[in-house]
Amino acid sequence: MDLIRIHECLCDRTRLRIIHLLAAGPLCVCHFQAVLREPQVKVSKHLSYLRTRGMVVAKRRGNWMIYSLPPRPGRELSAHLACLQDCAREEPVLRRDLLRLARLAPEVAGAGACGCAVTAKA
Amino acid sequence: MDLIRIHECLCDRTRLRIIHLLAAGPLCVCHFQAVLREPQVKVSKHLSYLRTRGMVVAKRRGNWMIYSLPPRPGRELSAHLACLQDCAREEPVLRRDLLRLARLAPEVAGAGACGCAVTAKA
DNA sequence: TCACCATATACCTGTTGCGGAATATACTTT
DNA sequence: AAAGTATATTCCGCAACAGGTATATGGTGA
Repeated sequence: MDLIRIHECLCDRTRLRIIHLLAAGPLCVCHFQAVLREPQVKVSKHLSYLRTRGMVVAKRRGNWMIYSLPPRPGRELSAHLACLQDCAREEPVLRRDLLRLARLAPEVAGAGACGCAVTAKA
Repeated sequence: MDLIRIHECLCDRTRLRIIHLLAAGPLCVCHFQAVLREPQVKVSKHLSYLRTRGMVVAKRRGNWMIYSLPPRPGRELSAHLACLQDCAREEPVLRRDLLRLARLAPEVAGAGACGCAVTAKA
């Protein structure tokens, strides 16, 4: 049952935040670090966990790895992502993450470009 | 975040099947055993797991323990239960469980009454 | 009271997962 | 080639969990 794999991916706080952020668009590891305020190892390992289970895809762009949700997620995954979006409105941590993400673009623009979507906006 | 607790409860195969069955109505442990075809310890321990996390409630009726979903589940839980219902249509294991549940009532009626909803139907 | 039934808990074992420290890899720039 | 940057992996210890065996608990009926 694929459902179990989905829930395994979402049953950790860091991974839940990662997936939620990805629903807003692709992101590179350094921006996950900045928004989540978690060390690089932790972020990278959870991304690896998600990747091996097909919950995210990654592509390299220079030094950076850009992570995204699967381009064509299956029915079950889509349903759960929608459910997450629905519930996220009332989760302070997730809302705060989105705020931090929005405030990230200007900072990053000053600091020098990494390859991902946030930088592209600036 | 309560979301995590929900996903923790759903990330195990046996627990997922239990929750799915409960969406069809209250059930006692012996019927879980019959439908899931899993040993009593296993069923009982997963029910205990779910109970301590508020995913199910239990009441005693004679020798039997009747488990149900919470009478007034929170918004997040409701959303995820609905999502599960949606996905369950395409999960053979879950569909099979429902079939077994439906076929259970007659058997049980012959075997002698336990206190739960299945028996009541017979 | 005693036997009996349904269910729960304690104990043990193997596995998985999380987090951190250190190190390795991949790519870029000089 | 060498140094630097971003990311991944390895190794470790620890806690949680899943499954099983054996036993305990709570309730019923003789």
